[in-house]
Amino acid sequence: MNLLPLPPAYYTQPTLVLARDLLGKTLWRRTADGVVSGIIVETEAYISACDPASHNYRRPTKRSQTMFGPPGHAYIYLTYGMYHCLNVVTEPPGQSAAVLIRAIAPVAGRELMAARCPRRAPRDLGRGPGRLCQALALTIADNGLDLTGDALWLSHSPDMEPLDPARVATSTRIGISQGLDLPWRFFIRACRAVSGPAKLNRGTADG
DNA sequence: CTTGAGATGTTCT
DNA sequence: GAACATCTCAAGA
Repeated sequence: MNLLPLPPAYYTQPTLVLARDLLGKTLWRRTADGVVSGIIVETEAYISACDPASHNYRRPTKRSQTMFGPPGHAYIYLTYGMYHCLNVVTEPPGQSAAVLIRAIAPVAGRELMAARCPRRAPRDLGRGPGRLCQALALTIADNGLDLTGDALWLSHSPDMEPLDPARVATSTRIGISQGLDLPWRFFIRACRAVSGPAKLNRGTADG
């Protein structure tokens, strides 16, 4: 099995290319409690230079400095005062862009994830950016983690059949009030682990 | 399946 | 003060 972290060069791909390519990859998380993993089924791209919904669009903020850093690191922030969101930083240092990981289909360590989310249905453990971070025990304390390290990393998914490009769909993004026209959400069609309203999840068939 | 209200703390106007 | 890359719960179709 090839469970080693994807190399730094992987994260130098353009943000929109990476947002799509991350679908079907496996996300791993190691803490003192053990290792958990899941297959990425839903992402969103945020590119500050041209995207009014992106952090750092108006001006750089302290919260989102990590987005200016090197690609292949985690940008994690607190949202709505209660939940966390995990992003993969993209683009060369000095540029601000990232891919929000919105949902995973849990694979390894499902018991540990369930223990972290007491009243949650097993089906919903990785469904949504806030729930995903809770299942993976990610907080702002983990902001900036190197995704080629051994606490949080990505790998190929050798036990999964190659993702059929026809199963990749796009839509507008969720939970924003600006940049509503940009089709920068990517997800796997007909996947129960994908978040968002069913209506949006029909998506656009563009491979 | 859907809708709507409330929780909660940092960032922005 | 208002907005915010969210979620839970309750109630209705």
